[in-house]
Amino acid sequence: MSEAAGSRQVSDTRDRILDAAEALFVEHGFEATSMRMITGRAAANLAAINYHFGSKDALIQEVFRRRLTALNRERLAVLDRLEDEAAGAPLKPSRIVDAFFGTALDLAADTEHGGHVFMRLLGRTQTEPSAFVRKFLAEEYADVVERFLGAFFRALPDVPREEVLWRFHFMMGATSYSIAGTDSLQLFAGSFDDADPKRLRPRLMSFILGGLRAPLPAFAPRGVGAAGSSDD
Amino acid sequence: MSEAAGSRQVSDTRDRILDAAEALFVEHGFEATSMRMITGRAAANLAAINYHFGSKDALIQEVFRRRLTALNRERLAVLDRLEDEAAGAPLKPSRIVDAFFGTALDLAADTEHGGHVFMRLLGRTQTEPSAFVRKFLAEEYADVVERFLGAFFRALPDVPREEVLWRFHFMMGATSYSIAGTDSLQLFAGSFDDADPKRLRPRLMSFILGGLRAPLPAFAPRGVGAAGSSDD
DNA sequence: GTATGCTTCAAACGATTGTTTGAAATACGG
DNA sequence: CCGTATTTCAAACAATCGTTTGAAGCATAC
Repeated sequence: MSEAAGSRQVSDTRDRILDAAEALFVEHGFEATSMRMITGRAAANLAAINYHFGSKDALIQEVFRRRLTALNRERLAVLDRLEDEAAGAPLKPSRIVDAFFGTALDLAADTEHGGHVFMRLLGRTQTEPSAFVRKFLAEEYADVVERFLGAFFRALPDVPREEVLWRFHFMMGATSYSIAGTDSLQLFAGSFDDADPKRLRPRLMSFILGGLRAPLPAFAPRGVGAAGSSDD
Repeated sequence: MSEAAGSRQVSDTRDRILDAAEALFVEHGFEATSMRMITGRAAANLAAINYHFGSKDALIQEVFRRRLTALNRERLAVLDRLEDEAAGAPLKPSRIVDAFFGTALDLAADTEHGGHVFMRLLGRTQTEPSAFVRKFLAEEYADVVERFLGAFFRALPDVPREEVLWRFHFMMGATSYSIAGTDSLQLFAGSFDDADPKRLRPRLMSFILGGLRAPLPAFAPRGVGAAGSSDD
């Protein structure tokens, strides 16, 4: 269905470069990955990157774009479907969380088409400061974040928006870190033999849902807050 | 009390280089920060880095070491005090969480002595792949992580250790991300005017405690799990 | 005052960086 | 089969990288 449609073969070299760059960026980062390393791994000529993409920075953007737009499109599609089914009623927070982070975890569990590699790159880059990458990611995320924040606001009308914002932030942190760090920073040596991505999903979901539903911090105006004691 | 004790002045240049490097690493990352940028900002000669530290990699390690050992020492001191007070009884999980992440947040809130800058660097580097930095951090964290994991295991005897391990991982992710990303990746444009670090602490604590206390994921053997429904 | 050890300095080192060039090779439409 | 794009190639470009060098500066001790 995908490889038989070609009216023209859009340069196999281009895709090989993207795959090689993706993998090397995960291993060494952007700056530490040279164009010679990429073209070497892709079995392409050094000049091929500038020919196909224009510059190294443009290549970096394309590495993100080709997968991130697909991921965010799926996120929006799932959210659309949820809102259709709800027919105007506010969504359950757990459904919204699943639509946003579950899709990411599914992609992270895909080891066949390189989704795993990419998600590790994305998770790591989320906290990366490089100016133009930051700007690019912000643009790429803008629509999706706006939609999901709106859904959260409607689903949690009693929680101050600022609080929802922060908790969304925290959820992104836990997710990014667990995807990016699964086998990079081995702080807990020898204990992650059970790093099966299929098991990561329910584990992380329990955690971030627990965080989302936690009683509000003391200084905030009370609104939700199920459990009382903040001292155990 | 600190500047008057000097039996010998240990080269003011050395500290200026460390401060400059710390700040530049946060802004641009390790690879993208050149030695000329560092010495330029520190008002030092280019050769000063190799003279005082030996190499750029050694400088990077020293930037982490001088603050991280202090942080981890304080973490262990707080934990020691808690265990002394408990006199053999298991600690409250919230106390352990506070001993580990609260100390980090306090350092992140310190804008006077550069703790804020450093914690942003640390949070970002936690997911950084560079081989020797990873190895260095793993060694630097080994003792502290072992102690705190042991404390968690004793405090949560009914929770499978593997589950505790993962949730510690998730807590680190949420913390690192919220510290490093507060003003770097602005996914939620214009909404973080209230990025007061003093308010970050109770917010984050509520979240990660909620995650730690969340009901265990479905596949895991039941053990704790306060709230029942995993579907709202 | 002279000698000694630590620090700073300008200059240069070879290596590697991203990018450009112009010709050779290949594929495609007539 | 020819002519025209498209893609690949080896080679070189200037710029910047981390590091080294040897002399100059400077303090302290004899």
